[in-house]
Amino acid sequence: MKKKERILQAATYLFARKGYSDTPMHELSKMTGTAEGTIFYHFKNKQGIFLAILEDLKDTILPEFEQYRKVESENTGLDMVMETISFYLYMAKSREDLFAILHQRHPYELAVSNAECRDILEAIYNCFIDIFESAIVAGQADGSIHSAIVARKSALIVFGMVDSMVRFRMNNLYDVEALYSELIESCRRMLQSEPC
Amino acid sequence: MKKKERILQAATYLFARKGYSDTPMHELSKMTGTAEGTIFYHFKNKQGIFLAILEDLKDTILPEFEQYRKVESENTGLDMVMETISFYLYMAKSREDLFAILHQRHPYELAVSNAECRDILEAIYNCFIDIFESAIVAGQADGSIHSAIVARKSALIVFGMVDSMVRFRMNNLYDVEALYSELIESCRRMLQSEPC
DNA sequence: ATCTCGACTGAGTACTCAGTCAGTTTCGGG
DNA sequence: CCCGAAACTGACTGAGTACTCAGTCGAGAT
Repeated sequence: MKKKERILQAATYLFARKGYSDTPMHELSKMTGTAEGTIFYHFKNKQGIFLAILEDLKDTILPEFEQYRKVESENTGLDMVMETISFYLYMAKSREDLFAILHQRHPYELAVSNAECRDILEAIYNCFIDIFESAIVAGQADGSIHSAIVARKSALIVFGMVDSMVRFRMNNLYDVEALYSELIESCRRMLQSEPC
Repeated sequence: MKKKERILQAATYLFARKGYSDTPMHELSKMTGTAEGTIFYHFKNKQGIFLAILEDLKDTILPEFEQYRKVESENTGLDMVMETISFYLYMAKSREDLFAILHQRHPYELAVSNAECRDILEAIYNCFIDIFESAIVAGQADGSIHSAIVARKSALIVFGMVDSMVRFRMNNLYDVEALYSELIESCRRMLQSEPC
């Protein structure tokens, strides 16, 4: 089962950098040192490789997020949101390829016709949003976060805010590191309960 | 000059929906009712069409944003930011195809090697960010926006926040309309000056 | 020693693609 | 009406594409 893993790893690398359609199979075989036939011995077709990557993505990233979630923080809900932002940005950097794939059109297009793909994407996004949401709910309970906001919706907005930083970095648009502290402070002002 | 325009329009439609690599020329010719040769009579190659779309995008969207900017608002800077968010979301909806192209990997990849592409993207993003920035600066001057924030950085964050809503809609992830009022309020809390 | 079987190979297949080109049509000015 | 140029055509090319398949290989079971 060595070559199968190598193929999956190389495919993740290439799909992330060049996109699905712009990655020919022969490049995949060249990179892994396997014959093209071997790839089709392990996977039904090119799309099968992509689905395997998504499954792998779900099976490696989600447990890490769940693990993170279990580490009970003694901080306020507000601070938990900030920590989650840091953790998300950290993960997006260390698992660069996987997040790059999530920022391409291909998975979402595939999701329209492929239920498995749709389910995986849903699981991934739910995991992301749920963590932010539960931190916000905790914050509303402990008084650190404004009570008037709708937790789920604000979770989506915070997630979008952070994820757009990932997009900025991916497309070489802006220096995200330089924005980090402003991002954290913006988010804090956005969520914190009225100071008066 | 009728067919050239038709080709450009169809290419914008197809590139936005299927992506650059997944749009074959014969589909472009079928859609416009022109021979494939005609396309290459008007454009040097496929990439030439893409660059023409980007130029067109710059020449149609930026003037609309500049026009919007000139309409002097009598509101506070903070309200101007909110209006700009609405305007951006409105534009992203009415010019769906053009914004879809900006949310694909292709232009950014091309920008690495093609200076013209790089310049166009820079002009577009600068325009977006500048509008937010000047509204924030105005808000800091009139006291409606917190004085401690860095206008440019916050402009980037607000832009990222709004643009991520566009991404949500494009990828069928979440219902952006339902998030609108929460987005506006979040942004207001994020920017407004201390109530005390 | 022989058989079995899963992993692997790479030349081959049928097809698609961007781009070309020799030729035809359209059109405006003389 | 004619002429030249511009616009347009679609059959064609050759490079590439995903995928196939007949067959090799080596390790373990009989």
